[in-house]
Amino acid sequence: MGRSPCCDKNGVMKGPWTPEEDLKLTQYIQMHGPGNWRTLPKNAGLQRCGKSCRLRWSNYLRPDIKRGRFSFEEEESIIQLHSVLGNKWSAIAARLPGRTDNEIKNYWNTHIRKRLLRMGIDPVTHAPRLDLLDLQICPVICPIAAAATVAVRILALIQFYRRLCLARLI
DNA sequence: AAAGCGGTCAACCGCCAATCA
DNA sequence: TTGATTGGCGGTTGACCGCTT
Repeated sequence: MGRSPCCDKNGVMKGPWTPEEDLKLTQYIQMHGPGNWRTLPKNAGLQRCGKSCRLRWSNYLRPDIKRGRFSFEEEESIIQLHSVLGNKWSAIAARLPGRTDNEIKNYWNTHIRKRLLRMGIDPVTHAPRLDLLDLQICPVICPIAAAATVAVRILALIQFYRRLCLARLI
């Protein structure tokens, strides 16, 4: 016998949450706290899996969640933390108040990862892809990055890229 | 005007570690 | 000690939207 499913699949709603469901979940948690996620849907009158409720609450409905675009400082923090922690999104989120692991993961995969690739930085190892970095490590254009160790070079490239962004050259 | 395409992001899935009985 | 249960995590999916052709 395998592990029992987290919820009875019959009669359990899936897909996007409705405003009514959001309201029910929010009101229930504000009154009782989450308690046991498995029993919460029944108690709150929701036809949802407990897992789905927990995800909806922690990723979207929690009152301390900061919505909207990531600032450049946040983006820089994510890059630096990712270079140390790797794909430990929850650990990264714990260091960015108001941001969820899901949000950071999405932002990484859709924005930062591609940006690093464009910069010639491997998004997994954070090491410069030297085969692609002829322009970036050119001593004339970026003398610090050209001379430094790998770690310092990454930081230098981030600073270099920041200046380019500020100058609207990218 | 509409079909195709790529980007975005909310939500789901499956796995694992911690906890409980 | 062990098997069941629960919560949490990272990876992936798919619906939606805007842009291009």
